[in-house]
Order: sequence, then C-alpha cells, then structure tokens
Amino acid sequence: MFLPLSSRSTPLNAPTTYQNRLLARLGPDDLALLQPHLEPVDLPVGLVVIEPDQPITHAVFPETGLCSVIASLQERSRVEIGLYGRDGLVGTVLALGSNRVPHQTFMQVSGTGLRIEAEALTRAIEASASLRLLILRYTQTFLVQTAQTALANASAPAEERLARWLAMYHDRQDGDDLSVTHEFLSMMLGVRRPTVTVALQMLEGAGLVRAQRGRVRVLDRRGLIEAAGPAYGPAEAEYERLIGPLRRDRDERAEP
Amino acid sequence: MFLPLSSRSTPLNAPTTYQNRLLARLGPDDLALLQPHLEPVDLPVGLVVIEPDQPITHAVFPETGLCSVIASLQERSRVEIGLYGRDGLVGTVLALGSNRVPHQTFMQVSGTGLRIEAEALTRAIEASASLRLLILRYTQTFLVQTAQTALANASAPAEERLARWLAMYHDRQDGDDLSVTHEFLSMMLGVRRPTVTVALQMLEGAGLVRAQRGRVRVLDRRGLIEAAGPAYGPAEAEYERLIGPLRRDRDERAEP
DNA sequence: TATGCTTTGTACGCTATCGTACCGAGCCGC
DNA sequence: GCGGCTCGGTACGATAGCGTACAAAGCATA
Repeated sequence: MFLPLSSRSTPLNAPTTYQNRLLARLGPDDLALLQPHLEPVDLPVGLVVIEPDQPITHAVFPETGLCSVIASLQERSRVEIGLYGRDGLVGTVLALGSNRVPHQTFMQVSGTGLRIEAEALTRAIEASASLRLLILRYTQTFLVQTAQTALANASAPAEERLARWLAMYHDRQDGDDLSVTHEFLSMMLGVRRPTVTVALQMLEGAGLVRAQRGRVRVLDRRGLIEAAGPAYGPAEAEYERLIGPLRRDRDERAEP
Repeated sequence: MFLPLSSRSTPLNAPTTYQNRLLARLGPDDLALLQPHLEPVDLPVGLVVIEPDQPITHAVFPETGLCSVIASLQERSRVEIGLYGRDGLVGTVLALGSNRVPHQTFMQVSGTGLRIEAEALTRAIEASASLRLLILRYTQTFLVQTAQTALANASAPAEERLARWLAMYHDRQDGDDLSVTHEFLSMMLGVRRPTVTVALQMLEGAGLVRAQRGRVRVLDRRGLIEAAGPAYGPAEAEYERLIGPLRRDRDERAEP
C-alpha cells in the first residue's frame, strides 16, 4: 500500500521540524511518544490511503501533497466531501473510537508523509490527553469543512463552488500553481466537465486565475476567496482558532 | 434558554430508563458521574439550543423531539446539515476540545431532554474514557451523516433528498406521522417550496407517504428508503455498528 | 358563520446545469 | 516529424429547479 522512502529515514530524537501542522504543534512529550513509530512514506497521486469500510492499518501525517475524501453513490457518482494536506491527518477516525469509515480517501496530489501503525497511534492517543485533544480539534475543523461542503453543494452555483475548491487547494499547497484537470474538478464538485470549463473561464475573465492545460494558476487569492462566497471561511477560521495558521506562507504571494 | 420542567424532577440514583440512546447505553459508573448534574428540560419547537459561534453553556441529551443543525450563507440561505433526536446529544463539540460551533442548532420538533452544564460534561468526559468513547463514536456517526448530506446535496434530485429526510425523521420519532410543512422542508433541503410540493406528490403517488396539511404520514417505510437512494444508509449503518439500534420500535410499523 | 391567517397547489417564463457528442490543441513517444 | 492520447473548448436540445405570483384549501378564532 505505502512505498517506504528509502533515502529519508529519520534518526530517532533528531531535531526534526515537520511540515505537517499537527506534528509541528506537538510538545516534546507527545513527539517522543510518536516519533519511534513514524516512518516516512511516499504518497503517489491516486494512491488510496483509506479504503471505504475497510479497517485502517496505518494513519499518515502528510508532509506534502493533498488528500481527498470521497463519498460515492455506488459507482453512479463520486463527490468530494473534504480535503486536506499537511494541515491534517489520514485516519482521524481512530481518535473517534472506530477503525473504518464508509468513505474513500486518496491522494489527489502526490506527496510524502509519515505513517504510523493504527494500533500505535491509538495507544498514543489513549496515553496522551494533549495529543488526543489536538487530533480531536482537527476532527472538529474537518467536520465544519464537511458541513460547509454540504451547504455549498446545496446552494452555491458551480462557479462559487469551484472558487471555494481552488482556494482550499491553494491553502494547502506551496506556490500558486494547482495541478488539476477539468475532468478531475468536475468529479470533485459533482458537476459536468463543460460546466467546470465555463466556470473556470468566468474566474479567468475576472482575472482571478489563469488556466492552462492540467494546471490552474492562482493570480488573485483575495478575489478568489471573494468569488467563493460565504461557504469559504468558517472551516478555515475554525482551524486557525483551534489549531493554528492554516497556510504556510504568510507573505500571501498571490495577493496583488 | 431552557425551561426547567417543574413536574418531572428525577430523584438521584432512581432506577431511570432513558429514552436517549446514549444515556441508555451508559454503564452504572458513567451514569453515576452524570446523573447528579442532569436536569430535565422542556424543548419547545423553535428553541435555539446552540447559537452559532457562541460558547455552549449546556449540553442536552434529548429524550424526545428533534434537533436540526443549520448552516447558513449569511441570511441568504439556510440549509440543514444534520439532524438528530434521542439518538444524539446537543453539544458533542465539547468532546472535541472546543466549546462553540459555527452552526445553529434548534428544535425542529418540540420535546424534552436532560441538560447538563457544559463544564460538568467536559469534566465527566475527561474523567471517563468509556463516556468519552461513546460520545466520540456518536460524533463519528454524525460526521458520516453530514458527509452523506453533502453527497445528496451535490447529486441527488429533490425527490430523493426529500425521501431521505423523511426517513431520517421517521427513524427518530415514534409513530408514522411527521409534522412538517412544505415551507419548512424546503428550507431544510435547500430547495423552493413548490419543488417540495411536487416531490411530495411523487412520493404520495407511489404510495409511500400520505401528505396532509402540516403533516406527512409514512405509509411504506421500506419504499421510502428505496426512494431515498444510496445517500440514505451509510450513516445509519455506522450508528448501529458503533452505538446500537437507531430506531426504537423494531416492529417496523410502517412496513407493509 | 364569517373573517383571516397559514398552508398548499399551480402557473409562467427563466436559467443553470445536464447528457452527449465532436473537434481542436497540447503533449508524449517513437 | 508523425501517430496517438489526453485534455480542453464548444454545441445542442432536454430538464430540473428557480423566482415570482396568485388562488384554493384547511384551520382557528371571533
């Protein structure tokens, strides 16, 4: 399932700084609890990190890359219900007293991460209240994100939903180039591909993004967030309130 | 905020059987932990039990009645993202290390419940791993419910969403008469009222429900669930797996 | 029984999005 | 430089749901 990274094994107790926001916020005690079990892994695009309804064997703290959580109406349609990268954790459900979820999670953008055996993480969560709290707080932000997705799906037009999605992606990536195809976006948003094409042209016409083959460049982040409407914001605010800064770069590159 | 019930004060340590599923599943130790703090309350229809972004002062275990969790695009539109009654708990977020949520929760159907001060519940959750586990597992089922709502909103036609909503309501109520107006349903589902009228006529034409003024009677529960499509099911299965039977009556009244 | 409010049914034109299909454009390997 | 593939743009009729408006029906109260 996961390809171990041969070159990047982390010596125990090395003074590591993690890109993963959750790991980065852990105190020394919690870090000591987890580090012996953390193992670098490669996360190629398309990798299914959680199979629906299957017991989870490993949790993963992504360092780079992006994960999509997908709900499907048995083959008929697949829709994204949430998205995270280095801000989150694959396998939060372990903190909720279960070991499986009915939704699939896969790598939407390739990256790397640190994996840990489900059992080891569960034990650590039981042993450390502060670690547990951090993961539960992240779960809360994800719940809000899912709720906002439900809201957007119910009442926001395709263009707003697209803008929201691009902003969320942008939050979790370095740089302003997002690699996605229209086809892919159409699946994520639960709309037709031509609908994405048109919506993207609108955003491009407004000077917010620049679309190229298989790539969308964010030109005006602030404008993009505005175009996303009020469905963007609450989940992000919750994250900043409960955990910390969501975006890495505070220089706000793409804000003209 | 809550109206205490004068007539129904519960003597401490009385051998009470709770209708609330979570309370009913607590062991004697956890019950002993909570009972001294539980206070019966009336939950009239329309009562806002959680104000968005306001600190939660009390949690409530509903005994009867129904709560709706609402996300709103600032006045423009209000959409339901989840729904629970005696299967759940007002204030699950307390177990997630926060004390507020950006969504409103209000009584959609009046009922009664047992309330507890937020601080007391938080302490109990910290003290008892088994109590914590139960609430966290419930949170997991609610997260799945919200995800399924997002999915349904994205890709299920109004008629399916309506059927899903009616089935979910039916799960959490005694009897087969659901008291709702088209107006109300339209808000819950994020569609126009006439759309509800038409969709309801479809369901009625198929012999699944009977609609009267301000009331929908479920005639064929199995058929209704079928009409709801695959968006109904996963959240309910998760509840039964992690917590226990969702519906009270196993006689399946409305199944012809 | 009359009055008035709430709820429900229906109509109309409008728009976004659908399903499908086809073609051009960019990109890769040979 | 050529074939083949993926990706993006566009077109077309069909349709579900929208916003609005208005009238009928149910219920409550006077």
